[in-house]
Formats: sequence, C-alpha cells, structure tokens
Amino acid sequence: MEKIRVVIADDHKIIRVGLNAILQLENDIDVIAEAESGTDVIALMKTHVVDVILMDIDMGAPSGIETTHTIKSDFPDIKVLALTQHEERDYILKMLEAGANGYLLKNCGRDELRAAIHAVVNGDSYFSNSVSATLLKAITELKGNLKPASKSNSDLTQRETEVLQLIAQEYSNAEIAEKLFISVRTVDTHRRNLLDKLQAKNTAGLVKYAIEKGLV
Amino acid sequence: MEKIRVVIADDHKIIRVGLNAILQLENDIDVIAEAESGTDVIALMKTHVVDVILMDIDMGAPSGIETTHTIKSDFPDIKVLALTQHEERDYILKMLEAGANGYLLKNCGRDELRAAIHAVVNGDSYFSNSVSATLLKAITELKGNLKPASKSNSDLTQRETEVLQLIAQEYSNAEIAEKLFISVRTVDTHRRNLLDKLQAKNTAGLVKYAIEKGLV
DNA sequence: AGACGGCTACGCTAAAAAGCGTAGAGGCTT
DNA sequence: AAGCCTCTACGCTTTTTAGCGTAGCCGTCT
Repeated sequence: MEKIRVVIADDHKIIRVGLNAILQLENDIDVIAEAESGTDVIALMKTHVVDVILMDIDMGAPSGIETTHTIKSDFPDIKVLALTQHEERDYILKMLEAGANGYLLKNCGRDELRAAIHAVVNGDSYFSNSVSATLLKAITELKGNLKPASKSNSDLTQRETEVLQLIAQEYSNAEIAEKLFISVRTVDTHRRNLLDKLQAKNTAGLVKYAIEKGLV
Repeated sequence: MEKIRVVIADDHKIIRVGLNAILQLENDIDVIAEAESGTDVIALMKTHVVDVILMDIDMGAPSGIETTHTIKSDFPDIKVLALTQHEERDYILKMLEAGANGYLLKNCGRDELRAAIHAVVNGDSYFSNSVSATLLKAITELKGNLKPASKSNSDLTQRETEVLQLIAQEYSNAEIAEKLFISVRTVDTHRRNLLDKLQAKNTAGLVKYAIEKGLV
C-alpha cells in the first residue's frame, strides 16, 4: 500500500515542524514537502504528486482560501485539509466554498489529524468538533431564513393571497382594485379579512406575514 | 483502552447484520445491541451505556430524525452517526439540525465506517463524500439568500431606524410617539422622511425594507 | 333543498397615513 | 461664524386604512 503524500502549508515554521513531527509517527503518511506561502504550494503541485495539503488559512497573500481555490480548480483531486485557529463562521464558510475537504483546528490531537487525513483521502469530509458546531449553527440560521418561504399559507383563500401579495408590493387598495378588476370595497373587505385572519394590526403585519410566507 | 460501545438502529435486518459483521472485525468497537425502531433505540439508552448510535434515517415512526432529536436532548453525550441511502438535502439538513454528528451513506466501506465512528467519538464530525458535497451546495445557496439581508442600512439616522423598527412591529404613529416620548407629529415627520429616503410608497415598503435589513 | 365558504360589493365613521410646507434647537464640522 | 445634519414640532389637506355591519351570487358538499 502506498503512503499518503502530504504537503504542509503554513507560514509559521513552528507549526510546520510540529505537524511534521506528528506525522512522522504515522507509517502510512509521508510528508513530502513544506510550504510557507500559497505561491510555494502551487509551485510544489507542479513538481510533486500530492494527495493531501494541510493548509493554513492565515497565510499571507495569496491566502489559504485563495490558494485552495486555485488548487481545486487546477488539481481537483488533491485534497485540502484546512488547518486553523479560527472558528469564525465566515472563515469556515469561505474555506468550504473554496473547496476544502475538511477543517481542523490547530490544537487537534494526533488521532484527529490522522483520522482527518484518512477521511479526506477517502473522499469524505472531516470537521473538527467546534467547527462542525459552527457550521451547523450557520446552516440552521440560514435555513431559518429560507424555510418560511416554503410553508403553506394555509388558511388564506386564493383571492386573499393575491390581494396580500399586491399589498406587500406597495399597492394601495385602489390600485389593487384596478389590477384585479374588482371594486375598492371588495379589496377593502379582503384586506379586513386578512387583518382578521392573520391577527395583524395593520399593513405592517400583513407585509411581515407575506414576506415570511415568501409571497413576495 | 475501553472499547467503543455501538448500537445499530435500522429496521432492515440485513443491514443490521451486515454492519454488525463489519464492526466485528474492529477490535476497539463493540456492538452492544441492535434496534429495529426508534422506540427500541430510546429504550436501549435507558438500560445500556452507549457511545455511538448508527442511526438509519428511514425507520418508521418515530423516524431516525425524531429519534435523534430525542436522544440528543435526553443523552447529549451519545453520538449519532446517520446512516442512509438518501443524499437529499432536506434529509441531511434535518438530520443535522436534529443533532447528528456525522453522516454516512450505506454503501460506505469498512474504512469509512471505522473512521466515522472514531471521528464522532472524538467529538468531531464525519460526512461522507457526496453528503458533504450536498451540504456545501446547500450552504452556498443559502448563503446567497442571506447575504443581501446583511447590507448596511447606510443613510438612515438612528432615530429613523428606531421609528422604522417600531413601524415594522405594527405600532401606529401614536404608539411610537408614546414609546419614544416624542410628539406624533415628529413620528410622522420621521415616517415621511423614511418614505422619502427609502423611496417607498407606503408602510408596506417600509416594512419590506426593515425586514430586508434585518431590523425586525 | 339547504348549508357553507368564497368572492363580490355597499354604507358609514373614525383613525391613520401620506403629501405638501415650515422651522427652531442643538451638535458637529469647516 | 456659517453650514450642515439630526431631532424635534406644528398646520393643513387629501388619501388611505381600519372598524364596524350587511348582503347578494355562485359553487360545492351534504
């Protein structure tokens, strides 16, 4: 069985040395090179066959994120394992968008490092503890912003829904009446029924509901 | 070193047997029980000490998702590794929201299974290949849906913002005046300035803006 | 045939918002 | 000191909503 060829990319020498030392202990992992900048990494790819890059996010320009992006478009088969101190959501999301296959915090243990490398080699993803927590939180939040759009707007009639949509589009009753070829009084009735059904106090409440339900 | 105590939950016996056979080969993993329903799983938790549950999503009521939810609220330390054929985004997201620590496809290999179990025991997350792809796609999409909402609400003064927030909360000018200890006329002026600045035709426009900017 | 829900519509009144203009007090900047 | 912005406030008019009630028409379900 071939060894897994790993490159360590970090602008801090201490980190490189540390990681290297840890990985020396693994008999199926081979650290074939170190890089101290994104430019180095990309250069290395052209001269070496690499399976996994341990990529620090915080390298100076080009950043780990940019570098990952480049790697992934030029060498899509190379796995990138992001290695960082940051748990900030934006970093994580950007790195993932760039195509990173896993995300480890720098204070991870030997076991985690090994497991993560194996995971990405298998084509899977590995996220360290707090990173996945952050990620899930992000997803939940983001989903919350999307989900209401798919709820069924249960108890409103079709006509009411139409009227509501137009209200939310800033049309006045008179304009709505014109658009729907009905009397202003009818629109008014619909509006009142809406206020009643949705327990809204005024237009603001109607618009909020409309937006929640994705009617706009 | 203690063995990792695993429970297999799936309503198909073949799957249970198969997984069991695979895990027998691991000398640090102990399959202590099998469950064929969510109810079984929860019952087992009360009588056994468990580290990891391999949870099928498709079990009948209660579903794997519901069961995971229950487990996670009653026994937060138990790790749940979702095991499924489905790569559908909604399934995945729901399972993650429920608190699953990892996500494997049923056609995963022995290596993946082992790695995933170790990952979740470590407190990390493991996502199989296609799952993480789906996940990333979802995140990217969702992020696109959120970004516009985080625009800076540039040109509004603080007071205007306050008034706008209250408007969006369905308060009338009179109520706002009372809350802010100012005259109704002042609120009216603010409201008019808002209409002007935001180029809104009426309350609906104001509320839409407020929601867009996340002021509600 | 009768009941019910949805859409239509009218009358009336009060309240609220929109559409103008104006303007002073206070703060900050130039 | 002059200029600009913010917050404050008032007057007046018109339009729009809100808050009641009522009611006919039509289709469906019972």
